[in-house]
Amino acid sequence: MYARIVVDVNAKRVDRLFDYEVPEQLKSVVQIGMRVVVPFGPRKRQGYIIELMDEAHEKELKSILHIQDMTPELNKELIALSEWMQTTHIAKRIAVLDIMLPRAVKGKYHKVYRLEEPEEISDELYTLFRKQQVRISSLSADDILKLKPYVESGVITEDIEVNQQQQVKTLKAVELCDINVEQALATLRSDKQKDCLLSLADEGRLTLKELKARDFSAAVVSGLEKKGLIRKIEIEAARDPFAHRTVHPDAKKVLLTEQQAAYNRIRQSIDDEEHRVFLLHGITGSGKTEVYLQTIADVLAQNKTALMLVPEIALTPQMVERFKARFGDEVAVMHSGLSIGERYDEWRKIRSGQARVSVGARSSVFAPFENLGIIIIDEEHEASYKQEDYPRYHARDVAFWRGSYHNCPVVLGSATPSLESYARAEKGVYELLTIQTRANQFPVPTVQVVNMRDELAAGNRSMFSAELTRAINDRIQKGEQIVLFLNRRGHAQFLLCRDCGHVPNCPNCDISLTYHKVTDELKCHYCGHKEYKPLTCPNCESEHIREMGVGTQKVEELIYQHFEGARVIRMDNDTTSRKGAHEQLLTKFKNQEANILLGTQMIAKGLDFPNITLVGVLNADTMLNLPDFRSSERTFQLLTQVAGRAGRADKEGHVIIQTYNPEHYAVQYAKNNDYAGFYKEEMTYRKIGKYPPYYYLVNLVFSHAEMKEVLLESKHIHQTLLQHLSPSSYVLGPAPCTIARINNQYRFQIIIKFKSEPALLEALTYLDDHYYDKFVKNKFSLSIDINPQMLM
DNA sequence: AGCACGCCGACT
DNA sequence: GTCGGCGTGCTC
Repeated sequence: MYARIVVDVNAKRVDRLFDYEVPEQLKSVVQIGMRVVVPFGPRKRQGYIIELMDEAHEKELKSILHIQDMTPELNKELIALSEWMQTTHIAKRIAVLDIMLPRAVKGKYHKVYRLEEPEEISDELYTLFRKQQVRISSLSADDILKLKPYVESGVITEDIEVNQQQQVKTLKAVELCDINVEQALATLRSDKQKDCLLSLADEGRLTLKELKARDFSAAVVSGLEKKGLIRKIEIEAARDPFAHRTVHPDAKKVLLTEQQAAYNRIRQSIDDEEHRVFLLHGITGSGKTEVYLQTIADVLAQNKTALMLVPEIALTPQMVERFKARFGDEVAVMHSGLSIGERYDEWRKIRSGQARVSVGARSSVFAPFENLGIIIIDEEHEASYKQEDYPRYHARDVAFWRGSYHNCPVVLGSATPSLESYARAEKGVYELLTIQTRANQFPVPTVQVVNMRDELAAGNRSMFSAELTRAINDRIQKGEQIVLFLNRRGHAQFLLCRDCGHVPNCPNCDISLTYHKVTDELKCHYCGHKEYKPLTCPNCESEHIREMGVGTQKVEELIYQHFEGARVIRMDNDTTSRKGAHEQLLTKFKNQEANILLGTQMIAKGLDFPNITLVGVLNADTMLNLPDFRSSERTFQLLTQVAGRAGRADKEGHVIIQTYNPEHYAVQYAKNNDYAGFYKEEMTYRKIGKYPPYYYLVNLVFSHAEMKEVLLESKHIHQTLLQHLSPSSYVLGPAPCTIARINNQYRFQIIIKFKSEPALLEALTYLDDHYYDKFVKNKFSLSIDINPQMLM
């Protein structure tokens, strides 16, 4: 018996299967998908069992040393999926397997088995658990076989070995000693101490943080402690990120006509066990989520499982709560905020069948479900479904593959579908389901476009038009809430000399440096270069060197200057990077602790607060002017989405969009909430420009420290592509990239445009293989992006 | 990717 | 002589 194994070495040269003998004692335990340790050349390496062969191998083989898992981490489906991704994404097999699995099962983490109920097992097995837990590498195959049933029944639990100090977080708290509260109160003279004691008597124990929040200072606490009435303790922080909230069960809602029609079609596909793709086009507030929830409920009733994808930023606690409320413990949640251990917990819940629904961001498309009944991708147009670094996969493509494997429907939902998806729906490749009525019956907000050129002409040089200023003041006065949107974080974009026009650039990259006020530094976001802000222009020594382009930080200052009574919560990458910060800020806003929410992209989704009556887009042009063929589409989507934040409750919503391009079609169609109109017009431009969905794209980027070298080599590759591809495809370039140099590497790109190109994968694979050695030797790098999200 | 092997130069 | 530079080639 031998095994075919992918070895965990991230190199093109060993990106293939290696055969190893399965030693006699492991024959009964090895399974496809298990991780094993094998001798590889002069050293030992981890590997994945891809196939098991019963017959003997023609050659003498090395043997597997030991196994790493008691149950396989990968199932047959994921193995087949990784093979498909390897060929279609020009990626190494091991790199694909790596992104599919949670980090806990990679490299430096060891699995351990802990004995939970010692009385349940025999003395012989008991001796294995020296320190209550045991690493799998120290177990013989025989032991593993004997222990396995106990793992399945829960007498022994599987976990990953972690540094205890790091993993178990403790909070400092206090609790009452065993005392008679009334007697104690009588001895106290300070009212603060009495109040504090009463609070503790009510709630049992409180953390120091909570006490501080209730205005009990450390002096009060230590006073009580000295009197021996309370004592300090340490409590373990919750591992379940949602453990502290009480979830109220959520009953299913009655569907309106259009929702019902959409539901019926999807339900049919579930019942037929037929892989179909649906595009659910429903305006904001049309109740798409309720359709998802009810189809998922049906899938569960048929004893199948459901996979739900949402963009990371939409994965808010409110969203998760809604799923938990409907499906309870059957829901696994996967997002970037989880620790390695938490993520592994969720993954195992799915693998063991304990959770039959998952809600998660991009990478959760690999959730190890058996028997999938439906896959849903909400906000399917979101760019975050495409992984922007290697291996560059799109969750939508993976979802289609899995849907076809499981014979189940894939539902793409959006208020503003991507042009690619809508075009496919029009062609009949996907089935289009439309919801045009708002389920909540809220009125559609009024949208007003303000021409900032007119403002400038009228002498208003500020960030706020007269109209927006009036509206903000009005809402502040009425005690209503405002959301302001700005697509740029930080303080200022760059420095500009008013006298000579000089802009300080990064010495290593062809990009202007960004100004950070906190440190008073200029930074490069691409290579990390930092320098102090110059006092005079480095070029002409003029003192008129100014900050240009305003970020959220700066706007926050401006708001306080301009508006009396403004209380701002700022949400951007800088204020939400801490775990849980996102949620905290939203809760604060919900509790009316502020009247203005100022933020970037991330506030465009999932906010659903009744008191928001005004939404302002400070500058709609920042994304409109990006040099990318999708910039109009992005602008339209974002404006539509931002506008949807207003007017959700009984109060009328108002949206003000400030722009220097008021006549731009993306702005106009967004204003009129006219998806069909936008689609039609944008499609004509895509057709003329030979862009998706009329053509497919591949973006090849080359880089090297010498410009000559890149140019020469990329010309060579251009020739190779012309030879391999059919004459109907276009091979454009090589041309310098938008950012022509990053970290002192010159960058050139070649763009392939094609409608149908049978030789594409073959040609790209050839490039990847054939040029590989040359690239390694010459320090050349080549990146291949199939169906890129951006061409920059 | 690593790691060994091997073939040349400059040292105690 | 032999220590160590890194070009070349292999990993079941």
